[in-house]
Amino acid sequence: MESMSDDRLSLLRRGPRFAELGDDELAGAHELATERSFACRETLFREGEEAEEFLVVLAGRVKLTQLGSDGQEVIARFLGPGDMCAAVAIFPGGTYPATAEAVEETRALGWRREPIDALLRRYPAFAVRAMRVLSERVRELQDRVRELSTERVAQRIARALVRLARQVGRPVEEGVLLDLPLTREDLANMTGTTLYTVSRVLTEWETAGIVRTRRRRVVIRRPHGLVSIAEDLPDPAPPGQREGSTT
Amino acid sequence: MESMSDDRLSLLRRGPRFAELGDDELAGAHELATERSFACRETLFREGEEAEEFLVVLAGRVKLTQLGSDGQEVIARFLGPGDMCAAVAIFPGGTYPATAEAVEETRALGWRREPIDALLRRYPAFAVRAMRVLSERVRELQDRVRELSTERVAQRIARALVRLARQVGRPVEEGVLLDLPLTREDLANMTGTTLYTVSRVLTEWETAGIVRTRRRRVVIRRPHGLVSIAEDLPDPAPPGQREGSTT
DNA sequence: CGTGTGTTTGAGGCACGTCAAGTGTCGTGG
DNA sequence: CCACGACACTTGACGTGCCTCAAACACACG
Repeated sequence: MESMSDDRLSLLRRGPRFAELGDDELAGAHELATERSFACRETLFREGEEAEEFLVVLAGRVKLTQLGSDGQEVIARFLGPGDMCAAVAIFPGGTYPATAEAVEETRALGWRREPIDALLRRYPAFAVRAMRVLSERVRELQDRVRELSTERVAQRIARALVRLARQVGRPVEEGVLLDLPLTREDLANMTGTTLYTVSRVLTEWETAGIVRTRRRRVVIRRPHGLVSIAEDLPDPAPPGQREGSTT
Repeated sequence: MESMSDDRLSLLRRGPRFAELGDDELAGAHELATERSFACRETLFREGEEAEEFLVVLAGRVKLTQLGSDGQEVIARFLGPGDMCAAVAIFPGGTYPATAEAVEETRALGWRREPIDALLRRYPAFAVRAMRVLSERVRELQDRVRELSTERVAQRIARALVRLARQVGRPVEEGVLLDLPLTREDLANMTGTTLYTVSRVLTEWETAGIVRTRRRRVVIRRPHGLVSIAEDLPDPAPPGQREGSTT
């Protein structure tokens, strides 16, 4: 019991989200939570259901999706250890705005409405921290809206990859591995395009040496190349490649 | 001085944002604020500047915009009385995520970081209320992302109009007037398209009797028609129109 | 009464979606 | 351990929704 507590506490602390909370806040918080486990492909909750629990991921990865009017799925974002979701559960009558599905074996901490409400009112720092996280999310979403409104598909895919690299990138010798199972369709659903277009763009980048892909895996070999595409800059000469056909 | 206080207090209370706060919270809050006035077309703050004040609009309308990479503007949303913005000002080092420009004569209340921080920690209800507003904004933005990802231009324009009707719609005899100056370009910047396409769509709807437009003004004559387009439903027969060519 | 800002309309092109086939790869059960 | 089936991915051909550019019009304001 004790060791499990410590385990969860340190996991919570390791995540970026709760680093600023004091020990007592954290202990108070985690005491009121219940831990849940989910198998790969299991859904944590569904869009539209009444929101019961506010969740913080301890381990694993979760895909948050919404359903488009004609049935296609739109990926809101991926969650990893330390990420929170379902903030609406704090308010009575709220419904989950998205569906959450584990894409790996996943563990999470859940708080029901009353405890989390008590927590927020008892530890203002907790609420302020949550506000900060929400503000960041608002900013991210506004960025995404801007991108979808003004940028071409290739730029958006590049941005999605860069974002994923920051979030779940793991350095490997070849470059940066995106450490989650990621299909072309996932990428399409993140950027508002189709899996066909994503496929074409990725093979193009593959021949340019920018990425290396295998089934459900992406390795970014030249991050800067992606950034250039995202920012619509002239292509920086990749190391060891000959150029000379611009005219 | 007293009457001015009362004036602002009641204005604050009238807005949907602060209705849940108690009297002392509200009084405490408004005491720490400073009032500002802005002429039409004056900018309250610019994207990227260091965020100095958290703002609540008392009267008038404000356009929140972001700049796309190649200079075109994307409209995040419009603010009316009771709406808040620049929540980032609460956190040290934050920068405004958008540019705010008054599109009418506007008055607003502003709080600097220290007072608002004190307020949040002193009145947890204030923070919880702010969280709720932020959660709603997150939901709205996710909806917009979904729309931009999956829907055609006409649907998105219809949705934008429906949304505006809810927010700033004023019943007039002809239908519902959108009570703010709104150009085709504004609508384009709200929906990720061009003013040309918006113009074409609107003239089509005008001949169908769904809207009536004048320069910078839009009146929605058949709200249900717009909703049908937004939801991609079969066109409901408008009152007094003949049909019979479906096969 | 002009000048600017908002708006309409047309012609043309392209980026991307759509549909159709096909290849490779993983996991599973015999 | 192999064979099958499902899933992930590729590639081509084709269509089209919307952007782009150019021109002219109309209303509002000084």
